[in-house]
Amino acid sequence: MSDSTPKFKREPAEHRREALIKATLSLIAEKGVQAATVRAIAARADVSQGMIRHHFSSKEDLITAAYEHHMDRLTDLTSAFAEGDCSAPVARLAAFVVGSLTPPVVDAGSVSLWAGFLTKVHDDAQMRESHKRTYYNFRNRLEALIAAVLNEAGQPRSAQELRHLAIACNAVIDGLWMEGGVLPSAFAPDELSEIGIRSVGALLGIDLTIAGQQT
Amino acid sequence: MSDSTPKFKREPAEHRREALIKATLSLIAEKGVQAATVRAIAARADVSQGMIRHHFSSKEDLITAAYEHHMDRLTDLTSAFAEGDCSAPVARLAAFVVGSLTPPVVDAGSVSLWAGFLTKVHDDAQMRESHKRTYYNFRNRLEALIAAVLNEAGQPRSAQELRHLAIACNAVIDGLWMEGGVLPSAFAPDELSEIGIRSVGALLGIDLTIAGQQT
DNA sequence: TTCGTAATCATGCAAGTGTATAATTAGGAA
DNA sequence: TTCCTAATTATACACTTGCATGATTACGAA
Repeated sequence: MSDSTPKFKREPAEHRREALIKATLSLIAEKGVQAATVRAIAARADVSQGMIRHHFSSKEDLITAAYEHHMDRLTDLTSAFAEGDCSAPVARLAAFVVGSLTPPVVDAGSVSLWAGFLTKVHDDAQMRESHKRTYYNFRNRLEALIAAVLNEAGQPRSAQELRHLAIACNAVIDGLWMEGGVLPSAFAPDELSEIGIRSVGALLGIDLTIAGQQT
Repeated sequence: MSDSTPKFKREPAEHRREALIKATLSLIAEKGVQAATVRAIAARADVSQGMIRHHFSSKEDLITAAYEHHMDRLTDLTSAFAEGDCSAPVARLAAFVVGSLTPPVVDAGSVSLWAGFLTKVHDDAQMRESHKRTYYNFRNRLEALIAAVLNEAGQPRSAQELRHLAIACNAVIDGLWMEGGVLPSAFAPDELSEIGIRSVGALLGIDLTIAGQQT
């Protein structure tokens, strides 16, 4: 009995982990968290159920890993947006805001994915830690951009004022991002990023509209 | 066999519905959405499981009703906060903002309940309609307050500008509310409402801090 | 008082859940 | 080639889930 077709293929652990995470994310984005069962994930990744427990210590562990992957991808997307632009602080901040408020960052699947994870943040300690990490990561990048803009404008602020500004700007961006993802029909195209640019500018007392429009 | 102690009491349908909704909300607030099982809800409401299917067409129906109850309560709370105060537009807007960013509106359970529902907005039409309703309800109240403040200050705006300001202010408040509920430890007491007052003021170009501090 | 009926309860069921376990098997090392 | 090991699969188990069913029982109407 010469085996013509191998019944399965051995893959590097990293490939398998990645495939399982991708399957989890697409499943949650499409049908919500409750649809991300062990069997459904395994089926979508085209492997057996056992692989989940083999590559992750539990299903919760996989979900957490998927969350981190998703959030890191979001911050990477917006950061790349800001740094690909020119080096003027104002332009970089504007690009950061616009990047956060346009597709593919603003996306129905992304938001529902994020919301699904948010429910677990409440009672899962590991998840809460992960959320805290990504939140501070995003906010700190924003705070650095804000500090650069204000310094260049000759309006340096105290550490506490910077902190407050970063929290506020982060809040506007988050709020706009969320509603844009949940109720896309409620806003005209580019309306969100326009409001975002104008709002962050108003919060800082600096006009960002010129820098924002050139994109 | 004269029955000395009745084994149960007949209640008006409205009482039972309310009790089940309250039980559902408290359960979700404490232990998250996944803990709101038929059995757990019934136990907390001190009735048998059957009551849920008897008073609601399904468990999902109960959850939806609980969501609407919760969101209506939140908007009622903030509105009452604003209207209980004096009639000066600036003070009313400030009170509205502060009310949205302090307990009991800012609350871990509130946010996780809201997030749990957000996931359903994606594919459930009835839920999307419900979300749209509460979102516009809140934003329109905010827009009316903003218009009053700007008119009084002698700075009336166009309808589109008012719309944009309302969207932006709503976004800051939402963003702050959300993070305050999810990561309470990340903010000092009253820090959120302070940032909120200052931010909304900056967005409108009007100082609200005096009106906000008197509360 | 009697009685009907709708509210309430106790129990059971089928489907689905995450996890544990042992049998397979691919693929490199000897 | 042969063999060992770890990746992979297949299967089963204990438990939970929402829902259905039929038996009770409170309580107003007659």
